[in-house]
Amino acid sequence: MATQARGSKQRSVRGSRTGRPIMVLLDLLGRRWTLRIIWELREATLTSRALRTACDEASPAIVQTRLTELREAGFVELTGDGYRLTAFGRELFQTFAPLHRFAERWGKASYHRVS
Amino acid sequence: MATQARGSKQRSVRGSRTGRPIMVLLDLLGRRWTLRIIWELREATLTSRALRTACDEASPAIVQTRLTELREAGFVELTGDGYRLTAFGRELFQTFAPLHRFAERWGKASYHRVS
DNA sequence: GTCCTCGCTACATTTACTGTAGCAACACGC
DNA sequence: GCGTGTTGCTACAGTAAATGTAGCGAGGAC
Repeated sequence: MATQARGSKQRSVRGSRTGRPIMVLLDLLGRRWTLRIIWELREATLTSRALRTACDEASPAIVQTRLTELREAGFVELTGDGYRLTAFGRELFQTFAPLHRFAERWGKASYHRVS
Repeated sequence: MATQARGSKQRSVRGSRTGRPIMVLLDLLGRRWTLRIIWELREATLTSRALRTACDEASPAIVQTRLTELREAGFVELTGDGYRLTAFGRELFQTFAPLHRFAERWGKASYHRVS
């Protein structure tokens, strides 16, 4: 037990007591690794381990937690080949895909003395 | 001291040891309240307290931390009237603005038994 | 002066995440 | 059958981040 354990409990999500979808979504996406996972799955089906590797060797516990959340939300599904985005998930990715080009411009223009 | 205090230290950001702008950005946005704050500032200048209220009375400590990060990243600025998005910040918001309509559809279609 | 709001901080408690280890289940041969 | 390697997934101690409450100094109104 655990696959479902985390699911049914506190589904009212953190910063979104209103229940408005946009708030629920912003909250969901504002969790560590969520955006990154969607990003890494953008055009590949990855096994859980490949996904971990893609995500800078993130802890399996958290990757698993995020995957469960994303599956419950209907953005990700597990197939025989590994995890991949659902139609909804791909659509979600599309909505922030322009972020990539923005990030490039931002990285050049602004800040970034990273360390 | 403090306004800058948190700044210079561990600027190498969590899930982004690569330094690629997109990763840095995904990591920055993947922190609690970051997306929400940008969202709430999307078309209003808010004082720190108004912002807190808008964000479900989030803790001032974390709002302040996020604001500092967002200011360092060049997405938010503090004016006489309060906090507001910079040109860069507005641009960033634009890139995920479609999220709103997506969220509505998602909220209807998928999951959401929130409790 | 008092009163109120501003941006911002301190600190103890709670929650989330990390890192390492390891599970059962299934497939490879052999 | 055996061991070896993969899969998805879990346990748990340690650490880092977020919450909630309180309160600071500075400025404006009265």
